Amino acid sequence: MESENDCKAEGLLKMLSGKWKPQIFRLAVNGPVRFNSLLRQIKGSNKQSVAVALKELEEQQLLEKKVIKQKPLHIEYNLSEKGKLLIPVFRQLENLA
Amino acid sequence: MESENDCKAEGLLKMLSGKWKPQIFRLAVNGPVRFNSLLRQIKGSNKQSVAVALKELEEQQLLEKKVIKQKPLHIEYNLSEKGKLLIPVFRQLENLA
DNA sequence: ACAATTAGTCAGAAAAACATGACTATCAAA
DNA sequence: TTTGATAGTCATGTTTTTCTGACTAATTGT
Repeated sequence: MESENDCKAEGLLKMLSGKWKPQIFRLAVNGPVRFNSLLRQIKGSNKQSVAVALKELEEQQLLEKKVIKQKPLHIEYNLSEKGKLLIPVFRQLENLA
Repeated sequence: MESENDCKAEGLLKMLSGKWKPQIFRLAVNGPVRFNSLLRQIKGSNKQSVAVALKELEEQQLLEKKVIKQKPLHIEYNLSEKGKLLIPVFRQLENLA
């Protein structure tokens, strides 16, 4: 009962705003992503920024962090259910561009 | 032939990112918007930021600036054709939120 | 044993975005 | 004629975002 000129789209837009988030999100659509791998794939990016982006995407619950206790012990980030809901919008954006 | 990891959605996302752009865009969907009117409608906003947002939305060709030479001589900003293409995506975003 | 890879953190600097208050200039209404 | 509305600009300052380089710490490959 407090916001009157609420722009519902705004929140989602903000979640995907930031210099590296769209690219991270797009890569995550095609399967689990990993920290160092992202650093290599996204040219021009840097540790700090990717780390922060991943943390925020996780907080916003678009990505889920998973520690893989298997063979070469590592961490991967997967699109959450909420994240998957954004895929169609993302695709639509891609088709428009 | 130069970008390999291009994220097509990125550009559009960037166009709608910024503190006031989503709200301005949403208001523009419902008809022409005007500078002072936006300042009144969008609480917390300020001249400078709204002016910059309008200028950028215009540069990005999502809005078109029109000088109304009629009766009380003023300026209005309308959604361009390109801007209208974004409406469905925007709505989808709203429905998800 | 030594080097590389993984996945980060931390402090500090630089750059970009946003806000404030003062100011301009035209037009219309009281 | 003075006030209020229109639509801004400009200089400055604050805040937020992003980048850089050094560092940690566990694991894996040579």
